[in-house]
Amino acid sequence: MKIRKRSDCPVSSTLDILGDKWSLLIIRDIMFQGKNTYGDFAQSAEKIATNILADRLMLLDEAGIVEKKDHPESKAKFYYRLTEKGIDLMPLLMEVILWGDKYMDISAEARIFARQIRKDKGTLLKALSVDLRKQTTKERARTSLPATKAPRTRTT
Amino acid sequence: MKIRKRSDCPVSSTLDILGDKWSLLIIRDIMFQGKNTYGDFAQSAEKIATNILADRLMLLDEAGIVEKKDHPESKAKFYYRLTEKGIDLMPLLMEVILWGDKYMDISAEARIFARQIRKDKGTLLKALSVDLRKQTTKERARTSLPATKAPRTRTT
DNA sequence: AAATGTACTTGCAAAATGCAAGTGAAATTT
DNA sequence: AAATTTCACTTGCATTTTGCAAGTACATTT
Repeated sequence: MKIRKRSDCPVSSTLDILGDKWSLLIIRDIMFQGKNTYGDFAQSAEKIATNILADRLMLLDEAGIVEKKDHPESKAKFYYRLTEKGIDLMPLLMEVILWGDKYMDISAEARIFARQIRKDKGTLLKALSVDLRKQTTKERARTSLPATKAPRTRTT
Repeated sequence: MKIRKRSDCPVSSTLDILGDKWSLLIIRDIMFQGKNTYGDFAQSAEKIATNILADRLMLLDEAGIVEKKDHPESKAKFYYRLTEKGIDLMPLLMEVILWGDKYMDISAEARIFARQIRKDKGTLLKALSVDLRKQTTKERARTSLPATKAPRTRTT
């Protein structure tokens, strides 16, 4: 599985990696949905085929956008997280959400999240970025957001 | 050629239309390169296959992102331009360029353009948008930009 | 120890992409 | 005005990617 670079244009080069229907959805899941495992991604509404999911996770890992770690709570799972390179895709994803909010038929939840982005993109960006950089699951009691599912935090 | 909506998520819905390796390159060509015809697009560095080009132009037209008009100077050509919906993709494209600039190996020209975006995104956005809204070729003596090729303007 | 959960892998059909050549109308050259 | 070239596609076919269903292997739960 090799990626060929079509030109030295930044748009083209970025699309060489992210220009498909699935990669950005995995990134969205980690970035905004608090998802971190293969099973989490497989369960998303878009129903990605498992072979494609495995392939994209490998490609995103190779591209240095996600990294695969041992799961902190179970040896049966792996824990996928965004690298700094991955976290840096947040402004791009936010613009995708804003455009989608303006022109596509989307859920009420998503509209609320889009409104938050529109209201104060910088603050939201910073808050979410900080959160994504936290290493452990326990730490990640994340910023409360309408469209974001917080991973359950053990209070016991 | 039908597009199926995978979910009511704005990221997913946007990718249903733009999630491939070519669509955003056509938009880039119109938006930043002053290109407007099938022949222009076919000549870009990435060398899109002509059947894919025809297909994508059709899809982008159907999606209301580009519109196909008679060429103002030749009956042999058609003139493709961005609609407001297409022009609204500029912030997204700019973020793609910024991320590509940070992480990909790109041309010096492109780096200069990225620096302009980083320096004053809002102003650049406004200037380019105004320019893209101009109807005729003659009007479009566009804002001088390093990474942008201005269409030749008849001074005769 | 058997059943279930988790992360994949495999095989194959269907769809998308890529390449080369062809078509027809308009513009240009001779 | 006939021939050539330009332009915007279209067509046929090989290759690649995607999508679906089933299977595998290891870990955890019962």
